[in-house]
Amino acid sequence: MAVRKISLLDPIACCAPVRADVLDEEQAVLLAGSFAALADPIRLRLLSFIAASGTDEVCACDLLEPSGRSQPTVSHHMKILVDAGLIERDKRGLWVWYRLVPSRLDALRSVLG
Amino acid sequence: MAVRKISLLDPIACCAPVRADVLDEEQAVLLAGSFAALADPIRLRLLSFIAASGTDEVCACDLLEPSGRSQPTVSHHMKILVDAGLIERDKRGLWVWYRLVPSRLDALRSVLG
DNA sequence: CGAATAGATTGACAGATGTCAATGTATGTC
DNA sequence: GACATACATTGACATCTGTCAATCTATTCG
Repeated sequence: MAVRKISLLDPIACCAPVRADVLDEEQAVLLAGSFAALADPIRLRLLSFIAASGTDEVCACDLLEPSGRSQPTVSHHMKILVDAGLIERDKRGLWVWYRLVPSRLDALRSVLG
Repeated sequence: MAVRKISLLDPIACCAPVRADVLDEEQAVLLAGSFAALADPIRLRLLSFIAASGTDEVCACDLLEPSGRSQPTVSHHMKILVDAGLIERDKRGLWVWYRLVPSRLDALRSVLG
């Protein structure tokens, strides 16, 4: 019997809806990590800023002012969102561009179903 | 223009989907609080244990063993879930019974849409 | 090359969080 | 009333998290 491969890059695809089955310890840890990425007001606002921008990508340089935090702090939060798989990072030249990963939000959403 | 009333007892109903509009600070704080309740493996497992129990209510006394934590720790986590509105608490006699609040999970889910 | 710029990393610190032993409180039983 | 039981609260502790100033790294442009 093949052991289900669970990648840190794919933390959500592992889990059936929370309401259907009792989560095992490993699933719970992965899911909790994903929700933790959403458990900060700054990160939620960064996320929704990108989502609502109307453009596919947003430059890191445009995230400082609306977030009201220092450059290192924003960088820190963006890293957490990227590590959680909710956002993709693309460096081109001096600039860094961020893009939503809609499938991840969908996946998390379905876990809540 | 009427100011939108946002109750701490109703932390989720406030917010349009994260992807549609930029969250304002207050909405972001409320939402982050709700996700924080889900950002712990023990709490996720407690939640899914109740959801998957097949019964409407689960006695607090039945949560100790599957969670593997001490009684005060479980009590602490359940309080966080209740405060977040995800679970309802009902004390009858010596026992405490917990019930899911499905509409809350649905609401959080829709915020992710 | 050297200077300038965008962003990441480091280090330090305060405050939040998870944990349990000990204790408190409410309810039921004798 | 005295005792037992189920759960909550308190206090203490270690760990995690958000924050920023200072610094580092990578890239571009003269």
